[in-house]
Amino acid sequence: MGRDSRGEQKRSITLTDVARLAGVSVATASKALNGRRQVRDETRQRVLAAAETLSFTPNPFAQALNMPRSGTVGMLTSDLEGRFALPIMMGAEDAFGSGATSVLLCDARGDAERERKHVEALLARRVDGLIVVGSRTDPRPSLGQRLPVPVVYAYAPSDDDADVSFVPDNIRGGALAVEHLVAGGRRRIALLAGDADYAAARDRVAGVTEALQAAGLELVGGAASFGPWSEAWGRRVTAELLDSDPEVDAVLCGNDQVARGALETLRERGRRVPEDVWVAGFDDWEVLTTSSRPPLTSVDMNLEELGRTAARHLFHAIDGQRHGGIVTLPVRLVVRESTGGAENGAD
Amino acid sequence: MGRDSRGEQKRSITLTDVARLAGVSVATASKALNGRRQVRDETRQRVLAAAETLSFTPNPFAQALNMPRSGTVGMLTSDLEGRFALPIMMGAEDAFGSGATSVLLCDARGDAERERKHVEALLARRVDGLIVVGSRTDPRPSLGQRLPVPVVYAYAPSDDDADVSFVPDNIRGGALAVEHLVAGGRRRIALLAGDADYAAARDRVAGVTEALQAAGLELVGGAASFGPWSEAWGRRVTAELLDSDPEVDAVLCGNDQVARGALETLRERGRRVPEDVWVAGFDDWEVLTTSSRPPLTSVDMNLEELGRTAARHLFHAIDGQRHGGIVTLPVRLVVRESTGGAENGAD
DNA sequence: CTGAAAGCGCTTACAG
DNA sequence: CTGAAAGCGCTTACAG
Repeated sequence: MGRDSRGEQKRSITLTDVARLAGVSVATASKALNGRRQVRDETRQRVLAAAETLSFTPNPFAQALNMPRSGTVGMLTSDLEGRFALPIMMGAEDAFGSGATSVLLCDARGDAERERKHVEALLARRVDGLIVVGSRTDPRPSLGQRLPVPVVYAYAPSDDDADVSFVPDNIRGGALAVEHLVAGGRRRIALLAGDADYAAARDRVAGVTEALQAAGLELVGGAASFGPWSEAWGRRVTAELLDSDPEVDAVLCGNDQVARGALETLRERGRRVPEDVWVAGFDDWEVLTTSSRPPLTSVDMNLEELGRTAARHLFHAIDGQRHGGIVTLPVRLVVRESTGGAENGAD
Repeated sequence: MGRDSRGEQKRSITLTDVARLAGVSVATASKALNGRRQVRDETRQRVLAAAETLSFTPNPFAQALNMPRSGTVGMLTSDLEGRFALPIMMGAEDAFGSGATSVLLCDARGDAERERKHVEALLARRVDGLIVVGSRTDPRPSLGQRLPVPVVYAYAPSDDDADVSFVPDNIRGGALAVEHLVAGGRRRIALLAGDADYAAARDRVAGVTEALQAAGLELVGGAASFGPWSEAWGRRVTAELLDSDPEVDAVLCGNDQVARGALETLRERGRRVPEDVWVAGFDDWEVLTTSSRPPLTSVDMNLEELGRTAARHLFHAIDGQRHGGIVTLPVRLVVRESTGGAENGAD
């Protein structure tokens, strides 16, 4: 009964074993185990007991051969390195993880050809759906509408309206930050927006602008500054800002790295944060926000929840409901000392 | 844009379809496709062509039902948040990814019970092997020897010698750093080791101590300092160090966050880096090392390669070879300006 | 309620 | 070299 003796594989327990022990046919055993109602209760108990004592685990391949679902979804990421993909993956994994669905992980390394291959491989494995996780909020090429399974896009939206995408609400994030600054009495607000090539940067600027107008204010210098997402740029542009607009009383930065740079320069120039100037960033990257002097207020993108939402949507799409479009998900402001501290309660 | 109405494929292409088109039996088709040698070459070509035109993809479940391998491995991580797990996963995914093996991802969130459940679920899915990725180099509980598939541990080693574990060589890392400092003429070296509760911290101290002895030197202050892995601690303990040992000419830090703190305090105290004092860290976390003033020399743990190695080992273990023990993998020093810059060529 | 039988799509001895 | 047949482990009409 054994296989090749090299592997010394113990034959695993099959439904036949369970049926034999319970004294029923495999058909009945199957029904009992799957909760079909055409089984006498006493019989079902007997089968369940038998399965229990034998530690029976149904062979998923045999099951899949008879059922429409494989119980796996593919997660396609373009950059595992990127820190944005991670929390999203956590959320998605979390939403599936505990259930009967498993996540097949693929990293395309930002290479389109590699991505194509991975999609093919995932489909060959008969995944029930695909979740595509990107590293920036700019639209990415759609996988197309001809795939045999539903697809959702997380963080990086598809460029095709027919697809469903989930992205953080960067516009609202910009507005949230401004409202907080204004509520704290700030009137001369500068915006160090980051890299204009990123939709995230532009969206945040849009939200900031809106909220400022609503408050009857204008940006210091008349417009946002754009530059690399780095501490170095944050330091440099903040120095320029202090020269050109020494009266500035708040510096809002496009991400936490820029904000770290701003904090450093302000400190070196003798400006006290938050007494003289308030500073805030975006992304709420803890390693940066909690250790700065002072700790940094930041807009958190709620990425884990975004991943969870995307996964849940995929679930429903698998069950037949589909609709397209980009869904923006709420973000939240995390207030720390750089804008007066948590007791200053915003939002 | 004409719509192709033939795309209504309910039933997917099976081997039977291929066989029919090629005018052979499914048995022959199977052999041809699988490279069995008992097939006439002309026949094989015909089958391959048929498969090609039909875009045939073998059903993996049917295949798995007949073969000893499922073609999937489980990756069990205790914390997707942790930045160490990520590059390791990338490496592992990379080693498998392109091949016929897929990675099933599970995150146990550091919860033992959850981990147990995930292992069970992965085994139920008939994974061919398990790769357990931890977030610190301290030993973790073994999954035990009773699992039906091979297991390898990455970063966090198993506490059971019978298991195979891959960890970065922190001892050698400590030595590497010291050798570099000494080669640069440093004689009064301080060690801000980080959290003594971590094996990584203690191992690095051990390597540092060894290398110092070899050079006939001693640590400034006679011993390493221990504290939290934070910039704040790095700042504080560096201030103390400058008070107690103003002659210090190198500060080696247990990780990059501590090193960032050290750099800041040195700068504020008017010490020039690297002219007066050299500074180096561990982990080579780019967001921290490349944007500091000056950019920070750091020992890189080569985590992606570690993940790749672990995955490859699992491959071989699946093929039957097994042996236990903890394997330490090489790390490397990345020299930046904080120790004189790359041209100062160390290692 | 229960079970014999067909079948999911593929592979592999085993005869031709 | 090729194919008929058995079988992998399970599910589901379909008869009892």
